[in-house]
Amino acid sequence: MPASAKGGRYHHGDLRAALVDAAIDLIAERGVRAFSLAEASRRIGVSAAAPYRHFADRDDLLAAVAVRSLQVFAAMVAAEADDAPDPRQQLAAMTRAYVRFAAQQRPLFDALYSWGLDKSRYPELQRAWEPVDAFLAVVTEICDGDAVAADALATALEATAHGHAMLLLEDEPDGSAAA
Amino acid sequence: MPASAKGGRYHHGDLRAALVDAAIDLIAERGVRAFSLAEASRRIGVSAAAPYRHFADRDDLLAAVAVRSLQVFAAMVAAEADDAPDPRQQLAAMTRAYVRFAAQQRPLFDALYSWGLDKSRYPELQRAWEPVDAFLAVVTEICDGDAVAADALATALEATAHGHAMLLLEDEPDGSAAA
DNA sequence: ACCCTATGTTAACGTCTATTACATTGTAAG
DNA sequence: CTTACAATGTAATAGACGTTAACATAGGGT
Repeated sequence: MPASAKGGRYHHGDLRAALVDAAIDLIAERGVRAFSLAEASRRIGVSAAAPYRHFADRDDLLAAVAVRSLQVFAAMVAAEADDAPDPRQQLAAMTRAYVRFAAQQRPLFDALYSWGLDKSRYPELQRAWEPVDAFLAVVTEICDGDAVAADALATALEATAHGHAMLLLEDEPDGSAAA
Repeated sequence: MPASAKGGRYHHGDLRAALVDAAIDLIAERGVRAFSLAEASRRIGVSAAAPYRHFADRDDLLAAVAVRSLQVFAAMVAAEADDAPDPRQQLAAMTRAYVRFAAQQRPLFDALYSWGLDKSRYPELQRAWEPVDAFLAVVTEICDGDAVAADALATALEATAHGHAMLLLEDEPDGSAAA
């Protein structure tokens, strides 16, 4: 009978989304390393076994967080790129967005690169990358047909943006920037 | 009386180094996420409490692995840079070494960037970075006095190298390349 | 009204980190 | 040589976590 003392509803309503939210909060506060399914459940007010109705295991929840991250990321890139008049400036805007995302949404950024998730095991995650990759189509436009040059430019760009982002974050303990 | 059945020596001799070795092996095999002090101890043949005579906690051992990684890294950079005749080619050689280290010694490379260790809490780790940073002094030589330009170039270089390394490793599950 | 499925709960197991009290060894001073 | 001490290892234990299994409840469709 004691559901959780409070509102007391036996069913949560949307536990899956609540878990992803709680995970992001916890990770932002204390880093991924300290994150536990148990504490997320506790904070929401459900039992430790409840998450397993929605996620296969702990990593599966982290993958869901990564998917959420990619949505935010894609939105930031889109917002920044929409104002740019020509492809070159679009590319510059997207690069800015990349670094800004890393700085402003660090826990989400870490979700994409620092958790070592086996992407091949999470089709959702793989699909979530597509809209981001699509933005790089701008590169081929700039290189106007030369596929080799386009690939080289895309690689160099992403490498530079990513490298700068990492340098920017380096030395910051872990749970620093949020919201 | 049963020390560990085998050679039966109660004292190991150099447990600290053995633990670091075992940690590197285990991490190479199954990734950091799967690494545990308990299994490392088991593999060496000591009790689970033994590591605590040499390391404050799990992270402390991981920091020791990171220090070891930096030594290997510095050696690779030095080996590659020594053949270069002038500062510009030295810089190019160092950049190559950076990416090569990431590719050939992935678990060690991850130790430096993907474990989220709080560097400020590990003075040894901080000191271990110094020889690596020292190589970047070449940059100031190239820029010949212009401190601002030197800083900009160094940042751009490291960013590019690091970014390329990350791109190279991306999508590889985790326990792939070893020794 | 009734059953079925989705979603939670409790209880349990095994593993992990970490601490505490105790055992063993090497070593150095008397 | 022996005796005391510091270093190093063990066993036992506590508490957290991940995960599973068996059971409970809510809500929707027939």
